[in-house]
Amino acid sequence: MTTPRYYVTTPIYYVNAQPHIGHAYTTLACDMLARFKRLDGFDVKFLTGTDEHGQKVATSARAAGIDPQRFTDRVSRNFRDLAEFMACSNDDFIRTTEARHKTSVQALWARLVDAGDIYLGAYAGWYATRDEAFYTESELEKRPDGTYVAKASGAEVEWVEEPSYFFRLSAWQDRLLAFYEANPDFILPKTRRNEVVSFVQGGLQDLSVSRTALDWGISVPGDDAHVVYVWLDALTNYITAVGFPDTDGDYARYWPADVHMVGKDILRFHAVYWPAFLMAAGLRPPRRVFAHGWWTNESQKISKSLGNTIDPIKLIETYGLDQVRYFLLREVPFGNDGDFSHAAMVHRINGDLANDFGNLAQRVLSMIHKNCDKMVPSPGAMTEDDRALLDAAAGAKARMGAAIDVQAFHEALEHLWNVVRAANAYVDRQAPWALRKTDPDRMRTVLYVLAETLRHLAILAQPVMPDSAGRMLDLLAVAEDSRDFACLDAGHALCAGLPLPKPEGVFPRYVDPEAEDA
RNA sequence: GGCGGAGUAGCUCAGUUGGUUAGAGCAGCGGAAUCAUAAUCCGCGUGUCGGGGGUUCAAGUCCCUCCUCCGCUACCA
Repeated sequence: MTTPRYYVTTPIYYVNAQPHIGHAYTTLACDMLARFKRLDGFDVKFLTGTDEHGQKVATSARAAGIDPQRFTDRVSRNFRDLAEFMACSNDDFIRTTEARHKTSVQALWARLVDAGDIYLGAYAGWYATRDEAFYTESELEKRPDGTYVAKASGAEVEWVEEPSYFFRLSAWQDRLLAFYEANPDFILPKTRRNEVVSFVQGGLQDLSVSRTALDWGISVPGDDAHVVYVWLDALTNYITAVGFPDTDGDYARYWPADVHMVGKDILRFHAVYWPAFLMAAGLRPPRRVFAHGWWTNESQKISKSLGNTIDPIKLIETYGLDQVRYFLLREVPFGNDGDFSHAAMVHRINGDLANDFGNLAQRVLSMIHKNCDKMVPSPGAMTEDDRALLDAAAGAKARMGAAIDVQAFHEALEHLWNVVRAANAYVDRQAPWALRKTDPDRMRTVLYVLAETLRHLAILAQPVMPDSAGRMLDLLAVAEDSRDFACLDAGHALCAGLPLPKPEGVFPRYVDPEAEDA
C-alpha cells in the first residue's frame, strides 16, 4: 500500500512588507491542514517562503541604502521567524533568490518558449519614471494642462513602449474554461470561482512576462536585457520546491499540489496565469486554489495609513499561541472576511477553551485523580449512554476530515466541540460524584468513558492547538508515538491501571490585566 | 454599466435535488447541580426566512420584479 501524498503551500510572501495578521492567517490555515493530514497518515509537504524580486524590493533596498540581496536576507528572516514563532510545521522555506529557484524558472521559461507560447513584442503603457511603474488608465488622473498623473503618487506618467516577451495567454482562454469546467472544485470558495470564470470568459490578453527596466530578478535565458516578470518568477516556486526541473523525485511524489492557499487579492495569478503557464509547459496544474478572506480590526478596515495593523507576534504574546490559532480558525467561516476584536478573542478563550474544553478535562481528570488511585479506572459494562458518547468521539475524525478536505476549518472545529458539549452533558447526566457513594464501579466506568473521550478530543485538537493538545495527552499518559489518527481506534484505547500525572489546567481563563489589579 | 454573491431569531451563521410544527452557537430569561478553571447541565424563540407578484397540492428552497449590501471587471506585488 502506498502512502497518500499531500502538498500544501502558502503564497511566498513579498518581502517588501513586515509580516502582519494576513500572513499569519494564511500560514496558520496551511499548518492546520498539514498537521491534520500528517496525523491522518499522509506523506505531507508543507511549503512557505518569500518572494524577493521585483521593482518594489529594489526600490526599498535602495531606500534602505543596502543592496537588494542583503535587504531580502533581512526581511525574509522576519517571515521565517514568524512561521517558527507560530509553531508552523513547514517542511521547507523557499526564497526566490535561491539558485535552485533560478534554475527552475529558467527551465520553465525554456519550456514555454519551446511550446511556442512566448514571443518577443513590445509592452506599451503609461509609465511613471518617478515610481518606476506602469499604470492603467483607471489609475490615472488628467490634469488641466492635459498631462496625466498617477492618482496614488501624483507622479507624472508618459506613454512609453519597451520590448517585452509575452506569454500567449489569449490562446489559453478555452482550455482554462474547460479546465474549470472539468474541475469544479479547483477554485474555492464557489463565489471566487465564479469571479474567475467570468473574468476568463471576458477574454484574455497576452501577458507581458519580462521587464527591461529593472535588473533585480531572474534573467531571461538568452536575453540578459530582460528579467522574468515577478509573477512568473514567484509562482514557479511551487514546483521549484519539489525539485523542478527534475520531474522525478519529489516532483513525481508531490506534484500537483493539493492546495495553494492564497489571499483573495492574488487569486487571479494562481487561478488563471499559473495553470496556463503549467499547461503550456506540459505540466499539471494544481488541484485546488483556495482564496480566504481578510480580517478587520475592531470592525475597522486594516491599513497602514490608519495605523491599525495587527502584529501577529504581539497577538500571540498577549493571548497565547494556541489561543490565537484557535480563534483565527474558529471565529469565522473560512473563506469569509472576519473581524478581530479583543472581546471576541476573550469570549472564545474563556467560553470555548477554558469553560467548555479545559474545564471538561479538569473536572474529569480531577475526579479520576481523587477517586481512582491516580490511574485510568477500570470500566465495567457499557450502557447505551456510554456508547453514544464514545461513538460520537469515534466519529468526529471522519466528520472533521470531510470539512477539512474543503477547507471548512471552522466547521471541523464545530464538530470537535459537539463532542465536547456532549461530554459535558454526559458528565452532568451521569453525575459521577453521586455514583462515588452509591455505585463506585459505575463511577469508574463513567470516568473511563470520559477519559477515553478526552483522548479522542485531544488527539483531534492537535492540528489546531499542538501544544495544549499535547499537554492534555500528557495528562492522559498517552505515549508520544500513540497520538496520530490511526490510534483513534479501540485497539489504542486507554488501558485501565495506567498511572496518570497530577492534573493541571490546560486552557486558562483570560483575565484582563486591569481587572486583575482591581 | 456588465457579471457574480448575499439579505433567515438581538449577534454570527446552517438550511441537501421545493414536502412534516424553519435550526445551531453566542447573548438574554428561568431552573438544577456542585465533580470542575464560579466552570457545567436542563428548559424557554408567534423570526412578515429583504419587499411585492407568480408557478405548485406544497417555496426560505423555483420564476419575475423591486430595494439594500458586497465582490469581480487584468499586467505593483
